[in-house]
Amino acid sequence: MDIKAPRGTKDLLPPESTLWKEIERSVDETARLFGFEEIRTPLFESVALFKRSVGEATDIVSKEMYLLTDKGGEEMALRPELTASVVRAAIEHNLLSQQGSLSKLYYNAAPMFRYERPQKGRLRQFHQFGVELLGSPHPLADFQVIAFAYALYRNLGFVNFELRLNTLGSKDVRALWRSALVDYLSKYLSELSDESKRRLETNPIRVLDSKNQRDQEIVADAPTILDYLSDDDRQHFETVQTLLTDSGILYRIDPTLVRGLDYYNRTVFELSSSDLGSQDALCGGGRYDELVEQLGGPSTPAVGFAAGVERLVIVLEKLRGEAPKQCIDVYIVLAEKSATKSLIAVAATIKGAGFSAAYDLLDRSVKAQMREADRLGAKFVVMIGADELAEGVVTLKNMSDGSQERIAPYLLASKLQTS
RNA sequence: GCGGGAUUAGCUCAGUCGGUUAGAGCGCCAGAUUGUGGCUUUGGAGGUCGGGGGUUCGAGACCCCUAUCUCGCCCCA
Repeated sequence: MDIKAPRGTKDLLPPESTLWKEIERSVDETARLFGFEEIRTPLFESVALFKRSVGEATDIVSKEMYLLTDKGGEEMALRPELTASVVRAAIEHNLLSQQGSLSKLYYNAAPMFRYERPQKGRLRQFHQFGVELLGSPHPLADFQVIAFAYALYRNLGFVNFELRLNTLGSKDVRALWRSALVDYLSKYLSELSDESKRRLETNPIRVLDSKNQRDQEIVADAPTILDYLSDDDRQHFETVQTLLTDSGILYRIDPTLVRGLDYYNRTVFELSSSDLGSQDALCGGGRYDELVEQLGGPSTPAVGFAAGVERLVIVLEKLRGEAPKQCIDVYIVLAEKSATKSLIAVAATIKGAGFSAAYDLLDRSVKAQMREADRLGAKFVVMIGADELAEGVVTLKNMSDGSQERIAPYLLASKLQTS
Protein backbone atom coordinates (compact mmCIF):
# COMPACT_ATOMS: atom_id res chain seq x y z
CA MET A 1 0.00 0.00 0.00
CA ASP A 2 1.43 3.34 -0.95
CA ILE A 3 -0.88 5.66 0.93
CA LYS A 4 0.18 6.27 4.50
CA ALA A 5 -1.04 8.44 7.34
CA PRO A 6 0.16 12.00 6.67
CA ARG A 7 3.43 13.05 8.20
CA GLY A 8 3.07 14.02 11.83
CA THR A 9 -0.23 12.19 12.29
CA LYS A 10 -0.87 8.95 14.08
CA ASP A 11 -3.50 6.24 14.03
CA LEU A 12 -4.65 5.41 17.50
CA LEU A 13 -4.81 1.64 17.92
CA PRO A 14 -5.40 -0.76 20.78
CA PRO A 15 -4.02 -1.14 23.36
CA GLU A 16 -2.95 2.50 23.31
CA SER A 17 -6.53 3.57 22.67
CA THR A 18 -7.45 2.01 26.02
CA LEU A 19 -4.95 4.27 27.72
CA TRP A 20 -6.41 7.29 25.94
CA LYS A 21 -9.86 6.28 27.14
CA GLU A 22 -8.58 6.09 30.69
CA ILE A 23 -7.03 9.54 30.41
CA GLU A 24 -10.23 10.97 28.99
CA ARG A 25 -12.23 9.43 31.83
CA SER A 26 -9.76 10.83 34.32
CA VAL A 27 -10.08 14.31 32.83
CA ASP A 28 -13.88 14.04 32.88
CA GLU A 29 -13.84 12.93 36.48
CA THR A 30 -11.43 15.64 37.62
CA ALA A 31 -13.58 18.20 35.83
CA ARG A 32 -16.64 16.92 37.65
CA LEU A 33 -14.86 17.20 40.99
CA PHE A 34 -13.81 20.77 40.22
CA GLY A 35 -17.17 21.74 38.78
CA PHE A 36 -16.08 22.33 35.18
CA GLU A 37 -18.36 21.61 32.23
CA GLU A 38 -17.36 20.49 28.76
CA ILE A 39 -17.19 22.68 25.67
CA ARG A 40 -16.55 21.52 22.09
CA THR A 41 -15.81 23.99 19.34
CA PRO A 42 -15.21 23.64 15.59
CA LEU A 43 -11.94 22.23 14.26
CA PHE A 44 -11.53 25.28 12.06
CA GLU A 45 -12.07 28.94 12.69
CA SER A 46 -11.62 32.21 10.92
CA VAL A 47 -7.90 32.94 10.58
CA ALA A 48 -8.49 36.38 12.10
CA LEU A 49 -9.37 34.82 15.44
CA PHE A 50 -5.89 33.40 15.91
CA LYS A 51 -4.14 36.44 14.54
CA ARG A 52 -5.90 38.62 17.08
CA SER A 53 -5.44 36.31 20.07
CA VAL A 54 -2.32 34.20 19.78
CA GLY A 55 -0.47 37.02 18.07
CA GLU A 56 0.46 37.62 14.47
CA ALA A 57 4.20 37.57 15.18
CA THR A 58 4.22 34.22 16.97
CA ASP A 59 5.54 31.16 15.19
CA ILE A 60 2.24 29.43 15.71
CA VAL A 61 0.39 32.00 13.65
CA SER A 62 3.08 33.15 11.25
CA LYS A 63 4.47 29.76 10.21
CA GLU A 64 2.56 26.83 11.63
CA MET A 65 -1.10 27.18 10.80
CA TYR A 66 -2.94 24.94 8.38
CA LEU A 67 -4.69 27.49 6.21
CA LEU A 68 -7.50 26.99 3.79
CA THR A 69 -9.75 29.15 1.77
CA ASP A 70 -13.25 27.75 1.53
CA LYS A 71 -15.42 27.92 -1.56
CA GLY A 72 -16.99 31.11 -0.32
CA GLY A 73 -13.56 32.72 -0.23
CA GLU A 74 -13.32 32.76 3.57
CA GLU A 75 -9.86 32.42 5.08
CA MET A 76 -9.91 29.59 7.58
CA ALA A 77 -7.36 27.87 9.80
CA LEU A 78 -7.39 24.49 11.48
CA ARG A 79 -7.19 25.45 15.12
CA PRO A 80 -3.63 25.50 16.51
CA GLU A 81 -4.88 25.90 20.08
CA LEU A 82 -8.20 26.18 21.85
CA THR A 83 -8.21 29.16 24.19
CA ALA A 84 -9.09 31.56 21.39
CA SER A 85 -11.99 29.36 20.27
CA VAL A 86 -13.37 28.96 23.78
CA VAL A 87 -13.25 32.69 24.35
CA ARG A 88 -14.89 33.32 20.98
CA ALA A 89 -17.66 30.88 21.84
CA ALA A 90 -18.15 32.36 25.30
CA ILE A 91 -18.55 35.82 23.81
CA GLU A 92 -20.76 34.63 20.98
CA HIS A 93 -23.18 32.83 23.29
CA ASN A 94 -23.24 35.55 25.94
CA LEU A 95 -21.78 33.36 28.62
CA LEU A 96 -20.09 36.46 30.03
CA SER A 97 -22.87 39.01 29.73
CA GLN A 98 -23.86 39.09 33.38
CA GLN A 99 -21.86 41.08 35.88
CA GLY A 100 -20.00 38.62 38.04
CA SER A 101 -20.79 35.69 35.78
CA LEU A 102 -18.31 32.85 35.81
CA SER A 103 -17.69 30.18 33.21
CA LYS A 104 -15.79 27.04 34.11
CA LEU A 105 -15.21 25.16 30.92
CA TYR A 106 -13.02 22.23 29.94
CA TYR A 107 -12.25 20.32 26.79
CA ASN A 108 -10.96 16.79 26.40
CA ALA A 109 -8.69 15.11 23.86
CA ALA A 110 -9.45 17.85 21.37
CA PRO A 111 -7.44 17.72 18.12
CA MET A 112 -5.16 20.67 17.28
CA PHE A 113 -3.08 21.27 14.19
CA ARG A 114 0.31 22.85 13.76
CA TYR A 115 2.58 22.45 10.76
CA GLU A 116 5.81 21.69 12.58
CA ARG A 117 8.69 19.31 12.12
CA PRO A 118 7.48 16.14 13.85
CA GLN A 119 9.38 14.85 16.83
CA LYS A 120 8.68 12.65 19.80
CA GLY A 121 5.82 14.32 21.64
CA ARG A 122 5.29 16.76 18.80
CA LEU A 123 2.86 15.92 16.05
CA ARG A 124 1.09 17.93 13.39
CA GLN A 125 -2.25 16.71 14.59
CA PHE A 126 -2.06 16.47 18.35
CA HIS A 127 -4.59 16.41 21.13
CA GLN A 128 -5.09 18.52 24.19
CA PHE A 129 -7.31 18.71 27.18
CA GLY A 130 -7.51 21.82 29.24
CA VAL A 131 -9.64 24.23 31.18
CA GLU A 132 -10.64 27.85 30.82
CA LEU A 133 -11.96 29.69 33.85
CA LEU A 134 -13.56 32.91 32.69
CA GLY A 135 -14.67 35.74 34.92
CA SER A 136 -12.52 35.75 38.04
CA PRO A 137 -9.57 38.07 38.72
CA HIS A 138 -8.99 36.41 42.06
CA PRO A 139 -5.81 34.42 42.83
CA LEU A 140 -8.12 31.60 43.90
CA ALA A 141 -8.99 31.17 40.24
CA ASP A 142 -5.30 30.81 39.30
CA PHE A 143 -4.96 28.38 42.15
CA GLN A 144 -7.93 26.30 41.11
CA VAL A 145 -6.67 25.93 37.56
CA ILE A 146 -3.22 24.85 38.70
CA ALA A 147 -4.71 22.55 41.32
CA PHE A 148 -6.84 20.94 38.61
CA ALA A 149 -3.79 20.09 36.53
CA TYR A 150 -1.87 18.94 39.56
CA ALA A 151 -4.69 16.70 40.81
CA LEU A 152 -5.10 15.12 37.43
CA TYR A 153 -1.46 14.12 37.02
CA ARG A 154 -1.29 12.94 40.60
CA ASN A 155 -4.39 10.78 40.18
CA LEU A 156 -2.87 9.16 37.12
CA GLY A 157 0.05 8.13 39.26
CA PHE A 158 2.63 10.72 38.26
CA VAL A 159 5.53 11.30 40.57
CA ASN A 160 8.27 12.69 38.34
CA PHE A 161 6.98 16.05 37.27
CA GLU A 162 7.86 19.58 38.12
CA LEU A 163 5.60 22.59 38.46
CA ARG A 164 7.26 25.84 37.48
CA LEU A 165 5.64 29.14 38.21
CA ASN A 166 6.24 32.71 37.15
CA THR A 167 4.43 35.96 36.72
CA LEU A 168 4.52 38.21 33.71
CA GLY A 169 3.00 41.13 35.58
CA SER A 170 0.39 43.30 33.97
CA LYS A 171 0.69 44.90 30.59
CA ASP A 172 2.34 48.26 31.38
CA VAL A 173 4.73 46.68 33.86
CA ARG A 174 5.74 44.12 31.29
CA ALA A 175 6.51 46.84 28.76
CA LEU A 176 8.85 48.56 31.23
CA TRP A 177 10.60 45.33 32.09
CA ARG A 178 10.84 44.38 28.47
CA SER A 179 12.67 47.53 27.50
CA ALA A 180 15.01 47.11 30.47
CA LEU A 181 15.66 43.59 29.31
CA VAL A 182 16.44 44.75 25.79
CA ASP A 183 18.84 47.36 27.14
CA TYR A 184 20.60 44.76 29.22
CA LEU A 185 20.82 42.13 26.49
CA SER A 186 22.01 44.67 23.95
CA LYS A 187 25.13 45.18 26.04
CA TYR A 188 25.99 41.53 25.41
CA LEU A 189 24.88 41.48 21.80
CA SER A 190 28.16 40.18 20.45
CA GLU A 191 28.19 37.28 22.91
CA LEU A 192 24.64 36.09 22.35
CA SER A 193 23.88 33.12 20.12
CA ASP A 194 22.62 33.92 16.64
CA GLU A 195 19.24 32.60 17.62
CA SER A 196 19.04 34.93 20.60
CA LYS A 197 20.17 37.89 18.50
CA ARG A 198 17.25 37.20 16.24
CA ARG A 199 14.87 36.88 19.16
CA LEU A 200 16.13 40.10 20.66
CA GLU A 201 14.55 41.74 17.63
CA THR A 202 11.37 39.69 17.38
CA ASN A 203 10.51 38.57 20.89
CA PRO A 204 13.20 39.51 23.45
CA ILE A 205 11.42 37.80 26.32
CA ARG A 206 12.07 34.45 24.70
CA VAL A 207 15.82 34.97 24.98
CA LEU A 208 15.25 34.05 28.62
CA ASP A 209 14.59 30.42 27.88
CA SER A 210 17.41 29.94 25.40
CA LYS A 211 19.12 26.58 25.78
CA ASN A 212 22.49 28.00 24.79
CA GLN A 213 24.86 27.90 27.74
CA ARG A 214 26.47 31.32 27.28
CA ASP A 215 23.01 32.82 26.77
CA GLN A 216 21.94 31.33 30.06
CA GLU A 217 24.90 32.82 31.86
CA ILE A 218 24.05 36.23 30.49
CA VAL A 219 20.39 35.79 31.25
CA ALA A 220 21.13 34.79 34.84
CA ASP A 221 21.89 38.44 35.71
CA ALA A 222 19.27 40.00 33.52
CA PRO A 223 16.63 42.24 35.07
CA THR A 224 13.75 40.07 36.23
CA ILE A 225 10.08 40.85 36.02
CA LEU A 226 9.91 40.37 39.77
CA ASP A 227 11.74 43.68 40.24
CA TYR A 228 9.17 45.54 38.18
CA LEU A 229 5.94 44.20 39.54
CA SER A 230 3.31 46.62 40.79
CA ASP A 231 2.07 46.12 44.33
CA ASP A 232 -1.11 44.54 42.97
CA ASP A 233 0.81 42.14 40.75
CA ARG A 234 3.10 41.20 43.58
CA GLN A 235 0.22 40.67 45.96
CA HIS A 236 -1.57 38.52 43.42
CA PHE A 237 1.47 36.37 42.75
CA GLU A 238 2.23 35.93 46.44
CA THR A 239 -1.33 34.90 47.18
CA VAL A 240 -1.22 32.27 44.46
CA GLN A 241 1.98 30.91 45.99
CA THR A 242 0.50 30.87 49.46
CA LEU A 243 -2.53 28.96 48.24
CA LEU A 244 -0.33 26.39 46.53
CA THR A 245 1.93 26.00 49.52
CA ASP A 246 -1.02 25.65 51.87
CA SER A 247 -2.44 22.82 49.83
CA GLY A 248 0.86 20.99 49.62
CA ILE A 249 1.50 21.61 45.94
CA LEU A 250 5.21 21.81 45.27
CA TYR A 251 6.43 24.40 42.78
CA ARG A 252 9.51 26.27 41.77
CA ILE A 253 9.61 29.93 40.83
CA ASP A 254 11.26 30.19 37.44
CA PRO A 255 11.83 33.77 36.27
CA THR A 256 12.79 32.51 32.83
CA LEU A 257 9.42 30.83 32.27
CA VAL A 258 7.65 32.72 29.53
CA ARG A 259 4.84 31.54 27.37
CA GLY A 260 4.82 31.50 23.63
CA LEU A 261 1.42 33.03 23.15
CA ASP A 262 0.93 36.77 23.33
CA TYR A 263 -2.17 36.89 25.47
CA TYR A 264 -0.78 35.87 28.85
CA ASN A 265 -0.32 38.19 31.80
CA ARG A 266 0.40 37.72 35.50
CA THR A 267 0.52 34.05 36.50
CA VAL A 268 2.05 31.58 34.05
CA PHE A 269 2.93 27.99 34.84
CA GLU A 270 4.18 24.86 33.22
CA LEU A 271 4.29 21.25 34.29
CA SER A 272 7.15 19.28 32.81
CA SER A 273 8.52 15.76 32.95
CA SER A 274 12.09 14.62 32.58
CA ASP A 275 10.78 11.50 30.82
CA LEU A 276 10.00 13.44 27.67
CA GLY A 277 13.28 14.60 26.16
CA SER A 278 13.42 18.03 24.63
CA GLN A 279 9.65 18.43 24.26
CA ASP A 280 9.23 18.19 28.00
CA ALA A 281 6.17 20.32 28.73
CA LEU A 282 3.20 18.26 29.85
CA CYS A 283 0.94 21.23 30.19
CA GLY A 284 1.16 24.97 30.29
CA GLY A 285 -1.12 27.82 31.07
CA GLY A 286 -1.70 31.05 32.83
CA ARG A 287 -3.82 34.12 33.18
CA TYR A 288 -5.10 36.13 30.22
CA ASP A 289 -7.09 39.05 31.57
CA GLU A 290 -7.31 41.08 28.39
CA LEU A 291 -8.05 38.48 25.77
CA VAL A 292 -11.83 38.48 26.09
CA GLU A 293 -12.04 42.20 25.65
CA GLN A 294 -9.49 42.10 22.87
CA LEU A 295 -11.75 39.70 20.98
CA GLY A 296 -14.72 42.01 21.38
CA GLY A 297 -16.27 40.71 24.58
CA PRO A 298 -16.91 42.41 27.90
CA SER A 299 -13.81 43.02 29.99
CA THR A 300 -13.35 39.64 31.64
CA PRO A 301 -10.37 38.26 33.53
CA ALA A 302 -9.54 34.63 32.82
CA VAL A 303 -7.10 31.84 33.47
CA GLY A 304 -6.57 28.40 31.94
CA PHE A 305 -4.21 25.69 30.85
CA ALA A 306 -3.74 23.22 28.01
CA ALA A 307 -2.13 19.78 28.22
CA GLY A 308 -0.83 17.45 25.54
CA VAL A 309 -2.43 14.01 25.50
CA GLU A 310 0.34 12.39 23.42
CA ARG A 311 3.00 13.53 25.86
CA LEU A 312 0.96 12.31 28.78
CA VAL A 313 0.65 8.94 27.06
CA ILE A 314 4.43 8.72 26.54
CA VAL A 315 5.09 9.28 30.21
CA LEU A 316 2.28 7.00 31.36
CA GLU A 317 3.48 4.14 29.17
CA LYS A 318 6.95 4.56 30.58
CA LEU A 319 5.55 4.65 34.09
CA ARG A 320 3.37 1.58 33.74
CA GLY A 321 5.23 -0.63 31.31
CA GLU A 322 3.30 -3.28 29.41
CA ALA A 323 -0.40 -2.53 29.28
CA PRO A 324 -2.49 -5.21 30.99
CA LYS A 325 -4.61 -6.96 28.40
CA GLN A 326 -8.33 -6.64 28.57
CA CYS A 327 -9.74 -9.91 29.83
CA ILE A 328 -13.02 -11.43 28.84
CA ASP A 329 -15.29 -13.04 31.41
CA VAL A 330 -16.58 -16.01 29.46
CA TYR A 331 -15.55 -17.68 26.21
CA ILE A 332 -18.13 -20.02 24.74
CA VAL A 333 -16.72 -23.05 22.96
CA LEU A 334 -18.95 -24.67 20.44
CA ALA A 335 -18.10 -28.38 20.05
CA GLU A 336 -21.21 -29.26 18.09
CA LYS A 337 -21.40 -27.17 14.94
CA SER A 338 -25.17 -27.37 14.63
CA ALA A 339 -25.81 -25.87 18.07
CA THR A 340 -25.50 -22.19 17.15
CA LYS A 341 -28.99 -21.58 18.52
CA SER A 342 -27.86 -22.66 22.00
CA LEU A 343 -24.65 -20.71 21.52
CA ILE A 344 -26.33 -17.38 20.96
CA ALA A 345 -28.88 -18.05 23.71
CA VAL A 346 -26.09 -18.74 26.21
CA ALA A 347 -24.16 -15.69 25.01
CA ALA A 348 -27.25 -13.53 25.52
CA THR A 349 -27.75 -14.91 29.04
CA ILE A 350 -24.17 -14.13 30.00
CA LYS A 351 -24.19 -10.63 28.56
CA GLY A 352 -27.59 -10.01 30.10
CA ALA A 353 -26.05 -10.71 33.50
CA GLY A 354 -23.38 -8.10 32.84
CA PHE A 355 -20.50 -10.38 31.90
CA SER A 356 -18.54 -10.14 28.70
CA ALA A 357 -18.82 -13.08 26.35
CA ALA A 358 -17.07 -14.09 23.14
CA TYR A 359 -17.12 -17.08 20.85
CA ASP A 360 -15.44 -18.35 17.72
CA LEU A 361 -16.33 -16.60 14.48
CA LEU A 362 -14.04 -18.65 12.27
CA ASP A 363 -15.53 -22.12 12.54
CA ARG A 364 -12.40 -23.47 14.17
CA SER A 365 -11.62 -26.66 16.06
CA VAL A 366 -12.35 -27.05 19.77
CA LYS A 367 -8.65 -26.90 20.42
CA ALA A 368 -8.32 -23.63 18.54
CA GLN A 369 -11.31 -22.25 20.41
CA MET A 370 -9.72 -23.15 23.74
CA ARG A 371 -6.49 -21.49 22.70
CA GLU A 372 -8.43 -18.40 21.78
CA ALA A 373 -10.17 -18.47 25.18
CA ASP A 374 -6.81 -18.61 26.87
CA ARG A 375 -5.41 -15.84 24.76
CA LEU A 376 -8.35 -13.62 25.59
CA GLY A 377 -7.73 -14.24 29.27
CA ALA A 378 -11.18 -15.80 29.73
CA LYS A 379 -12.00 -16.54 33.36
CA PHE A 380 -14.51 -19.21 32.32
CA VAL A 381 -15.27 -21.34 29.34
CA VAL A 382 -18.76 -22.57 28.61
CA MET A 383 -18.68 -25.65 26.40
CA ILE A 384 -21.62 -26.70 24.30
CA GLY A 385 -21.38 -30.08 22.56
CA ALA A 386 -23.51 -33.04 21.59
CA ASP A 387 -23.50 -34.50 25.12
CA GLU A 388 -24.58 -31.25 26.69
CA LEU A 389 -27.32 -30.77 24.14
CA ALA A 390 -28.68 -34.23 24.81
CA GLU A 391 -28.80 -33.59 28.53
CA GLY A 392 -29.93 -29.96 28.30
CA VAL A 393 -26.90 -28.64 30.18
CA VAL A 394 -23.65 -26.80 29.47
CA THR A 395 -20.15 -27.46 30.76
CA LEU A 396 -18.69 -24.60 32.79
CA LYS A 397 -14.94 -24.65 33.09
CA ASN A 398 -12.94 -22.48 35.45
CA MET A 399 -9.83 -21.56 33.47
CA SER A 400 -7.65 -20.71 36.43
CA ASP A 401 -7.86 -24.09 38.16
CA GLY A 402 -9.14 -26.25 35.33
CA SER A 403 -12.14 -27.55 37.23
CA GLN A 404 -15.38 -28.07 35.35
CA GLU A 405 -18.97 -29.00 35.99
CA ARG A 406 -22.20 -29.47 34.09
CA ILE A 407 -25.00 -27.10 34.94
CA ALA A 408 -28.33 -26.02 33.52
CA PRO A 409 -28.01 -22.89 31.35
CA TYR A 410 -30.45 -20.89 33.48
CA LEU A 411 -28.06 -21.24 36.44
CA LEU A 412 -25.12 -19.65 34.56
CA ALA A 413 -25.79 -16.07 35.59
CA SER A 414 -25.99 -16.78 39.32
CA LYS A 415 -23.04 -19.11 39.12
CA LEU A 416 -20.89 -16.40 37.51
CA GLN A 417 -22.02 -13.82 40.03
CA THR A 418 -20.98 -15.91 43.00
CA SER A 419 -17.55 -16.77 41.69
C1' G B 1 13.25 25.70 8.23
C1' C B 2 18.65 23.54 9.80
C1' G B 3 21.99 19.30 11.35
C1' G B 4 22.77 13.88 13.00
C1' G B 5 20.89 8.62 13.25
C1' A B 6 17.51 4.92 11.47
C1' U B 7 14.18 2.01 7.95
C1' U B 8 15.13 -6.09 6.64
C1' A B 9 8.71 -11.20 8.37
C1' G B 10 2.80 -9.13 12.23
C1' C B 11 6.62 -7.41 16.48
C1' U B 12 11.91 -6.91 18.29
C1' C B 13 16.22 -7.40 15.62
C1' A B 14 20.87 -10.08 13.17
C1' G B 15 22.83 -10.16 8.24
C1' U B 16 30.94 -10.21 8.15
C1' C B 17 34.91 -7.80 2.61
C1' G B 18 29.39 -6.71 -2.37
C1' G B 19 28.67 -13.38 -3.76
C1' U B 20 24.65 -17.93 -5.18
C1' U B 21 18.06 -20.14 -2.11
C1' A B 22 17.83 -13.32 3.24
C1' G B 23 17.95 -15.51 9.03
C1' A B 24 16.68 -15.71 14.61
C1' G B 25 13.48 -14.97 18.81
C1' C B 26 8.52 -13.83 19.84
C1' G B 27 3.72 -14.05 17.60
C1' C B 28 0.40 -16.71 14.05
C1' C B 29 -1.60 -21.60 11.79
C1' A B 30 -1.62 -26.99 12.16
C1' G B 31 -0.24 -31.99 14.13
C1' A B 32 1.39 -34.93 18.50
C1' U B 33 -3.94 -35.10 21.95
C1' U B 34 -10.72 -38.21 16.74
C1' G B 35 -14.47 -32.73 22.96
C1' U B 36 -10.32 -29.08 26.40
C1' G B 37 -6.09 -23.75 27.03
C1' G B 38 -1.19 -22.62 29.28
C1' C B 39 4.16 -26.19 29.25
C1' U B 40 6.74 -29.30 25.73
C1' U B 41 7.66 -31.05 20.81
C1' U B 42 7.26 -31.47 15.30
C1' G B 43 5.90 -29.11 10.96
C1' G B 44 3.96 -24.80 8.18
C1' A B 45 2.57 -20.00 6.42
C1' G B 46 4.53 -15.24 6.28
C1' G B 47 9.62 -10.70 2.93
C1' U B 48 8.42 -5.86 -3.78
C1' C B 49 15.06 -5.83 2.43
C1' G B 50 10.58 1.99 2.85
C1' G B 51 10.24 3.90 -2.60
C1' G B 52 12.98 5.43 -7.16
C1' G B 53 17.47 5.74 -9.88
C1' G B 54 22.80 4.50 -10.39
C1' U B 55 27.69 1.61 -9.97
C1' U B 56 28.75 -3.74 -10.73
C1' C B 57 29.32 -10.11 -13.85
C1' G B 58 26.55 -9.79 -9.15
C1' A B 59 23.48 -4.92 -4.34
C1' G B 60 19.77 -6.00 1.77
C1' A B 61 24.97 -4.09 1.89
C1' C B 62 28.19 0.96 -2.08
C1' C B 63 26.55 6.08 -4.42
C1' C B 64 22.51 9.75 -5.51
C1' C B 65 17.43 11.30 -4.92
C1' U B 66 12.98 10.72 -2.12
C1' A B 67 9.42 9.31 1.88
C1' U B 68 8.75 8.32 6.91
C1' C B 69 10.40 7.76 11.94
C1' U B 70 13.82 9.40 15.51
C1' C B 71 17.60 12.75 18.30
C1' G B 72 19.13 17.81 18.70
C1' C B 73 18.17 23.12 17.05
C1' C B 74 13.81 26.09 16.47
C1' C B 75 9.00 26.17 18.49
C1' C B 76 5.62 24.41 22.00
C1' A B 77 1.26 20.88 24.73
